[in-house]
Amino acid sequence: MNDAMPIGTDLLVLAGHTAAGKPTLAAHLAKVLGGEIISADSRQVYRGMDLGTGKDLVDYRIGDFTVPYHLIDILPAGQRYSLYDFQRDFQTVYQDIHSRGKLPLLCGGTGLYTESVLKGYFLPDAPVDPEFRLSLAKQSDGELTELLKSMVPLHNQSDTTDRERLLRALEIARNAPFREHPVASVFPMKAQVFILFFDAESRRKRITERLSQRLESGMIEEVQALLKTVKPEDLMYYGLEYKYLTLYCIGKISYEEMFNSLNTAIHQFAKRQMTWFRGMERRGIPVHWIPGELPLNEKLDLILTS
RNA sequence: GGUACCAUAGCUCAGUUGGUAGAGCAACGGACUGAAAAUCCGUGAGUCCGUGGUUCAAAUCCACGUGGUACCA
Repeated sequence: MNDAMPIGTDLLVLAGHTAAGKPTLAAHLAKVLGGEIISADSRQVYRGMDLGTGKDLVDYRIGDFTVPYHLIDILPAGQRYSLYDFQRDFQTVYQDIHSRGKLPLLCGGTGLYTESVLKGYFLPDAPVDPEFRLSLAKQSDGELTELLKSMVPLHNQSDTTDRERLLRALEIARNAPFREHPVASVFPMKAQVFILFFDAESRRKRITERLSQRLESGMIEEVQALLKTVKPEDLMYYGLEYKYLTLYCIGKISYEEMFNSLNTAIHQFAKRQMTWFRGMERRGIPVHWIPGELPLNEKLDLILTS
């Protein structure tokens, strides 16, 4: 491990909004520090979802050196992946990297995933339980919501928007009290957190330009190929690019509508990411902010001397 | 050139018989523990095209001007 990082740092985190240039910076950091990248991206886990997720694997190649990366391309498109899966996979990979004497570098734009690691969220194992679900079958959504409220504090509305989520939330809630700590937890670790960002105006400009580029580079063809094996509704479930490009591919919206709506949706997403990262800092996680306009070597210096 | 219609928030438009304005979208801020690229909450903003006139009072009625749209020559 490199002496530039403070003694005891066992995880380096690089977060930031979409289109901020995380992969390039992460790759150079990993090369300099002898590190390996762990992706914190809820969509790049899927194979075949590349342009749409901004999966720029070429950025992980610097000259003839390829930075090792993890939690990318681990599932076929169409499957489900969740916070729980991520946290479990992260722990496995993290320990593996450490056992080989390398520095893990968590890099990605999914704020919830990143924070679940930094805060060491306690996520008990909660398998789907058909018997338990059957026992709730006669109760209304309203009754189930009340039941859930009596078991755990509600985080927001999202657990109660539909029955499927309600049942799942109840299943999880009833497992929570029985386990004090997750088994073989790697938390808490000593992490250094860096967030790469641009001001709102250039952020939007970069997103729009990148969208045009990706459309020209075959993003539509990527979605068409995915639609051969994945149902439209399952692909749209992934949101953003996959939602709007699917709607375009199945003829529900025009090209212009697709471009404009998607562009706006990505802008809004990037804004939400920034809200999350600011909140993360407010919630007590020390953050170093890295302005995106800086040249690469200055960004590296800034991080390596922090 | 003539006739008709239109001109209100960044955009698309509402605005009853005259009482100094409002929705949706966008923008901005926030929340967030098993879908998180999801889901949800909140906020601001307008010389109501211009100038005159009628009136206690005009986005609203009248005249003229400007710009746009459609049709007729």
